[in-house]
Amino acid sequence: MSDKRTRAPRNTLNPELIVTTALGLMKTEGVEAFSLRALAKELGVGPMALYTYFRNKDELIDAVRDHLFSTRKLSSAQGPWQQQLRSVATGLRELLLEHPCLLRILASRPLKGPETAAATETVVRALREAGFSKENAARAHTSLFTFVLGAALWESQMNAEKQDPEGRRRLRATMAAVSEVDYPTVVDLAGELAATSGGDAQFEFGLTALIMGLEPFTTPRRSS
Amino acid sequence: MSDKRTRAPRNTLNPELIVTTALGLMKTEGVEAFSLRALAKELGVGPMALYTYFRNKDELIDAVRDHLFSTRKLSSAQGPWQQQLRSVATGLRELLLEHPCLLRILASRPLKGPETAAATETVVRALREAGFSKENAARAHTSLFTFVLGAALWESQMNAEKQDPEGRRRLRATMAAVSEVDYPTVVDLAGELAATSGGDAQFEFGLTALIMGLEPFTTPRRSS
DNA sequence: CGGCGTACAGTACACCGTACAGTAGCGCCG
DNA sequence: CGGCGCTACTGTACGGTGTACTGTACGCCG
Repeated sequence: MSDKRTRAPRNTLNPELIVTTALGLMKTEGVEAFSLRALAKELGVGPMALYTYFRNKDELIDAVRDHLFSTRKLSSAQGPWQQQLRSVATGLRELLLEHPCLLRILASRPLKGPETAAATETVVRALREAGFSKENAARAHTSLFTFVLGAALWESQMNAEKQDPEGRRRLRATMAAVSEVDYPTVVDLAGELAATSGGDAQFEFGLTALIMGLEPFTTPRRSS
Repeated sequence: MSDKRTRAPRNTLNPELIVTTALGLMKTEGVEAFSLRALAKELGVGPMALYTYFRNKDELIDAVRDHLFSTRKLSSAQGPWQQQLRSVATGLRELLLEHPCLLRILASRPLKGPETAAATETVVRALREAGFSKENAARAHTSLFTFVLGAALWESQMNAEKQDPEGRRRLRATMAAVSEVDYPTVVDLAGELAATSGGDAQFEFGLTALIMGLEPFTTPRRSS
């Protein structure tokens, strides 16, 4: 990294190395601070060298996204359909929280790509076997996915905010700015609202509610 | 917008004008393309003039967010608690879909600020009156909010993708890349999954499920 | 009418993504 | 084994960004 005077050897780079290094950089510096130039420097290479493997920055970021999804198997669920949905949902949430950059990538990009097909298959098959119609199965799947996305996004942001003192100060200031006479219930629940802005219990609560709300769509053909 | 050769008169600028012009620019050019320089040009002013009213770009964007939340009243709900939650949730979704830039702002920023306190008050009070404990009310509120956030985010992205032909091509390519032998159910439901990636019906489905799943918490004393 | 505070302008810097052109090392063929 | 071509890398450059610092002239108040 230090010696930039010598030309880098012929095959120092490959897509996988670039992607993993990019991921490391995103984790340490943050997604928004990530730049091709910083990545190139980290690899001991000129910025333009990256364009041998990726047409542009967006394509590289897509590759990072695909790489992250490929690292974790989200589809090894079994048992009753509720449990399968829970398993996929919690797995996805864990992945998203473990890699906040992935969350930012998904939030600024329209597609999640085919690498999540396995997870979708698990969810949708469980629903179909439980008696959901095609349409309801698709709808339930999308509802579940968007719920996990929103919950993880919010939780991740709150975690990030709580990490530095400046953020905590802002949080407190925001809460203090809420008028007690106009919004007495909010003030009364201030502690609970702050406490439930993240965490496993909060996620479990919403996930359980959502899945329970899906139960009426099963066909009562089960004889138990 | 007009002649840039003459110095702009003394009080051409004010925070409100800046914010609304910025909002217009975001709507026409997109949030990520929005820049202080473009905004200044639109206002017929040098880029640095904006710094008289906002310390930096982030602060301006926060002001845009607050402005958008202030334009719509999300809290005029009445009736049973389920209906009140629906009302607030659909109102929030409409606001987010109407202003995709707001979605992008929320997705890249940790706080939603005190301007949503009215909506929170409505939701939380309805839940409390329905018999939710403090903790469960807070959790239900956060679940509802994150669900709406995720659903609107995903829907907005899908809408954007479906607008240009290039995006539609990518969507089709993604679907075609799913292996039929590995993921038969996904392929079988391809049409439904594509159809339910947005729209009022999809949102209503998930919202209804979530709210139904909250009903067991209404009685203050319930045995787990 | 004169001075002053401040709302604007101008210049400059560091950084970004990336287009385009050049160069040097590796692998292959003679 | 020698030379050559392909291509992985380098260098330079352009137009863009946010914003720090400095200058300037306008409108208000004494």
